[in-house]
Amino acid sequence: MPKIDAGRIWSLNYRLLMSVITGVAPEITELGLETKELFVLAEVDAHPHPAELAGVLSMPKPTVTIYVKRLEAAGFLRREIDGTDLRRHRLTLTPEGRRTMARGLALLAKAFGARLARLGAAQQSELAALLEKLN
Amino acid sequence: MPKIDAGRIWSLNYRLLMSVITGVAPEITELGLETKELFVLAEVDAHPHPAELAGVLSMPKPTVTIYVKRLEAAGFLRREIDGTDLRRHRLTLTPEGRRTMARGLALLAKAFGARLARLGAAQQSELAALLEKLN
DNA sequence: ATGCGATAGTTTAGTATTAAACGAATAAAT
DNA sequence: ATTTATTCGTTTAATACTAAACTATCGCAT
Repeated sequence: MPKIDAGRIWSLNYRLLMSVITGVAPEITELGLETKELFVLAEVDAHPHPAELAGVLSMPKPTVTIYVKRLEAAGFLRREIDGTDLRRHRLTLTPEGRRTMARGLALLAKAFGARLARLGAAQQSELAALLEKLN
Repeated sequence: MPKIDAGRIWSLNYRLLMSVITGVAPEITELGLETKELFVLAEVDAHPHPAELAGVLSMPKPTVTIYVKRLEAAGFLRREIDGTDLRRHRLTLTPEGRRTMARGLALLAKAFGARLARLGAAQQSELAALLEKLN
């Protein structure tokens, strides 16, 4: 079994992601949302309740509250009380929210894709499969 | 050739890193520093000047100023003016700073290693190689 | 050698984020 | 049915972070 330095892998990965996100941030801002708001938007379909979003995105609940309010004010999502549990709010993307989300993710994919291009197609598949397992 | 979705790879990766960092944050805090301060500490050897640190870590210069001041106050690093360029500050880890950094990185490596354990040894090497190429 | 643009690090002032505590609703146990 | 514990989303109060502007120094061109 080869000696893998988990700390090193982590650090490489962290710097990679941060430099990508820093690079696209200005373009994403032009869409009318912040990068972290985009992350929220991107998870609404899979996790329509704020508490779930907080868990999945590793962010505190008050932070989600704020982002959701801003996204609602911007017309990107709607908020309604869940009939089956009056504590919960069910979130749904508006058509414009969906469109903006797609644009934002495309910008991200483009920027990250530029890095990914250093790998061959087979290697990209391999990476995707490995990360899939780790999640 | 499969169609690779760069946005999806990015998102998987981002969530993985965030959940790992959120998980170890409490333990790192017990060492007397915050996670981002640990990142700074970990790069001081390779990048002894604040401006370089800001670039490598994708954080604004004022943020580095604050972290460096805190790390200095905590006794983890020393700051001296660079004789060859009076604008620059050369940073050096104190023995305690080095020890604390090692402990913090070990915590991180352990937490990430727990995820990595889902992969076989060969796959871990493969992941390391792929990320290495991306940096 | 002097001016001028660029760079290093900091300060200031404002925004972003979060921890702690809250009210409302649910769930579980009796 | 009532108590007790838990969860949901929010508010409040405080801290963390950053953009813009500043000082000091450098480097290069004239």
